[in-house]
Amino acid sequence: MGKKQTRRRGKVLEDAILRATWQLLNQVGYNVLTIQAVAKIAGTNKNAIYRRWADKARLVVSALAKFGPKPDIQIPDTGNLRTDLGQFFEQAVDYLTYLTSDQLAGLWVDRLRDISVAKMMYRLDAIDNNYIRKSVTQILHQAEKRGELTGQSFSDRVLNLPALLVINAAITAQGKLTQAAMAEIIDDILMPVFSKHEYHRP
Amino acid sequence: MGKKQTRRRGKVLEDAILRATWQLLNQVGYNVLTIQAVAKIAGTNKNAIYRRWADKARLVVSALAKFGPKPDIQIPDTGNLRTDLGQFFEQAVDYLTYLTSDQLAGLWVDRLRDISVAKMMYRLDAIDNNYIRKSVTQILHQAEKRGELTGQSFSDRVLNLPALLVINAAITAQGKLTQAAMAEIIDDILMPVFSKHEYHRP
DNA sequence: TTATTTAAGGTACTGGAGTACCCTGTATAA
DNA sequence: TTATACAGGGTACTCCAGTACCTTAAATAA
Repeated sequence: MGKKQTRRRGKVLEDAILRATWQLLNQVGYNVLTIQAVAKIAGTNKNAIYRRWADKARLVVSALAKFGPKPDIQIPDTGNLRTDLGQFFEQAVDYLTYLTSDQLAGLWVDRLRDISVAKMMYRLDAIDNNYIRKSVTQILHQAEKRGELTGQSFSDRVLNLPALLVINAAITAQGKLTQAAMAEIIDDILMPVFSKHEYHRP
Repeated sequence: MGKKQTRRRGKVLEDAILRATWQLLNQVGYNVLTIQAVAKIAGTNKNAIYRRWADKARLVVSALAKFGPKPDIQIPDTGNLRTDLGQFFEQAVDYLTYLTSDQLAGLWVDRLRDISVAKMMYRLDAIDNNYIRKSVTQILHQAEKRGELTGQSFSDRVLNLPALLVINAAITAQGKLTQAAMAEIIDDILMPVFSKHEYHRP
């Protein structure tokens, strides 16, 4: 009846820690979760955790990556830029809604602590490697090939704009992002920016 | 040679605490500042502080309000929309840059700790969003009167866009927001959005 | 098989947040 | 002037983050 016959190592132990983290995250949420509690549930101690992750936020991000929902988004190619954008964002909304849920409150906030107040927007979707940005770039590329856009190149700021807008919308919308909000983003902001024929830099 | 003859109370003590907070904030920055250290410098103890402020962030915000810089921004009216926008943001940048400086790193992060990311952005631009939004509305109104814009009304989302962009830029810029970044925001995004002649909602 | 290296587990420590409790000086009211 | 209420000050406590150091189990190399 000893405590344990085997001493787990490497990946096995890491998995146990991440599983415990995921369990606790779902039980109590990010803010209440402590490293000590994770260690206890995983049947190990703080050291094993601190050897692998610098802080709670990184630990939880790992658990999220392993057990959390994965975005399953197809890049549309309907032959029309506006339609492509609409369909793409429609798919992204559910995932974003989860990432901003109460359960994860405090997580992104912590991730911001060390990287200056910075890159909130980038980091927010950094969890899936600038997925939004890459997809939008692809959609724009398709539009260019069709001749819908006049082969201009877009700045980083413009390429990040869709992610910024949609994340901001998901966040401020409290609940779910509506069709109308999405249409407004696309028609009032994105389309004018992507197809700026009228206005030229002085 | 006793420690102290008088026992300070109320506003006198509060001022001493805020002064100590401000001093320490400038010496070591927000992240390093501790309540205990503030108490020591103020010649009091933690209890007197915790009786007044719930946490470090709120204490520092109070000190900031009392001793920090105040924004002093004039709304320009040069007869040209783009110039107006340029001059306005130029003035706003110094203040925003201070609010997001290393010295204050961690402060906004802490202020957002207990709320979900949802309310985060909302709060983030609540810092100053109204001010920026109101000013931009005024600038747009001037442009309309001059006939620079075709009397269209702008949605909330569009009116909040300048604040969103400039705050995001200040946050992600690490150091100071440059002229170039500002020009990019105005020329690549704001001007096309405000003067969208080419693209029309389907 | 044995020796060596690595990392897990245990224990203990520092230091700050935040709370509790009590004593005492000070302002106010009686 | 004295009694009372309140808030400041002191001390001590719990909890957690994070680090240090030592031991021991397990993987690997010799």
